[in-house]
Amino acid sequence: MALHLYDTATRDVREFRPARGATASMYVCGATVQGIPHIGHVRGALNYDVLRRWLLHNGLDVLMVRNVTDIDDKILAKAADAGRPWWEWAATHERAFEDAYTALGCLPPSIAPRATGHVTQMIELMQRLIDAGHAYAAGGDVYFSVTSFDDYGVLSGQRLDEMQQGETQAEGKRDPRDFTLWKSSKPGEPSWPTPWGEGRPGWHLECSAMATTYLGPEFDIHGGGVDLVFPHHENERAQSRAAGDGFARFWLHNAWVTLSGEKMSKSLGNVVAIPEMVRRYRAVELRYYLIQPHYRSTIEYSDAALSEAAQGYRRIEQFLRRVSGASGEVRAGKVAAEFAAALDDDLGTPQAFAVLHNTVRDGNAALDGGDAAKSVELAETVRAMTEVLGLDPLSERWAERAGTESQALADLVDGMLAARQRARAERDFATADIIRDQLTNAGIAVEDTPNGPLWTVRD
RNA sequence: GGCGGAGUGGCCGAGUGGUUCAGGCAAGGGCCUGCAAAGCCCUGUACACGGGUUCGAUUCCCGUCUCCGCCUCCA
Repeated sequence: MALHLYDTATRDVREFRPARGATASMYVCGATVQGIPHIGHVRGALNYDVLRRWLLHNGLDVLMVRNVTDIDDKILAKAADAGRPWWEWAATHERAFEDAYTALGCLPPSIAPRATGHVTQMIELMQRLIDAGHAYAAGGDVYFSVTSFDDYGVLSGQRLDEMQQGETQAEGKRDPRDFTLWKSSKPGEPSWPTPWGEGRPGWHLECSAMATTYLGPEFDIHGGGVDLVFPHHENERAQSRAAGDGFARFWLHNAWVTLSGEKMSKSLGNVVAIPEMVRRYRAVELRYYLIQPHYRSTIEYSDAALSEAAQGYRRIEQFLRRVSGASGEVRAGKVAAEFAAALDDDLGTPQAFAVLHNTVRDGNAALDGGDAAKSVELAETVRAMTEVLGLDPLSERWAERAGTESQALADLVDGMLAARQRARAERDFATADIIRDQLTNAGIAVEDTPNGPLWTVRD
């Protein structure tokens, strides 16, 4: 089965075929860099990272654009409150997002364009829309005329006549539901020159301009959080298609991370910030937790659920360690067919994880049964699958080989374990247990295996 | 008011018109172990509520209740 994806615009699951042969193009709505990233922000990025890895795994070249909205009302307001330049405020938080994505193992995008760097392209797009009669300038602002575009509302399933009041009323608007492409600047605000006056970008315009700049007038996938369906994506789609571009062929939307049943947002104060999470948990375990549920299902965040997920991850990690401890290096093999089928079915990560765990169980059983060859084969499959999910415990990214970081620690522990083995051989279990307790107290877990003791650093 | 999502076993979280089960975590029993740990095996008999369709529904239809999101900035 080939990859099938759910498209918000058509509300069905369709086969995905890249428009341009072996290259898939993705545009993902990144952050408005006004604050510190929380796990909700990162969840979406992780979902699209898994999709990207799956496309790569299937031999496609993937062009991925993840934008940075570095100018908007909130950035200006917050920077002003903090008494800092708006551009510094934006740059600071852009780095915080970048760090969060990296910490959780997201592959870097092909490019992360900033809105402020693409004003030229925005002006061009506005001009095309005005020329085509879909937009108009009024008092330095530029608006998109929603009634001029028949398809308006198709993406979000809204009917124009049922829509409640649109953006804030402005005098120049011909219809209250028209949305702003460009807003004139007030004195003291940052601004850029345009044929219609000094001003700054409206929110929606940048994505259309940047997506088509880098990916062309038509591209494969446009992703973002469900809250962006309306108005953001509806408006993007309207302005681009009205301008004559094909724009996104598939619209993907990831669900929320909620806390106590509510959407996570700064105004509610129920935010779980990434920098703190990464201090408290292993990033790979947080990643595991966030990508296991289906991307269109809401995750109700809880510490308990995260801890459970961490246990699940450690089971996989442990298996790979057991096999490499017994048989040496484990390479990445081929993913299981059922795993591929699961991901091909609209990125069915829950089923994919089930396959992963079943493979781990079989591999453990093979190991227990003395079938080393089979255990290695299954471990190689496990590695391949975890690699697609960005969770490979043996990858350079996530491997926690204390020995490579500290030869001194490794020598010390190995020495103690050798002493313990001698004590055990002499059936001096009291001494053996004292040594093990010492290690345990130092945060080092010891496991005896037929091939000798294995140790790992906990926490 | 309009549009959309969700209610599954102790917990997380999939899925399907029908005897065989998602998967994980936790629990109990067993095997293994000097003891542990890890691992393996076994156990739990779930699908919000009320109707209907059906030989048979958790899965389809209708209704009810509850929760959540979007319609204003938002991942």
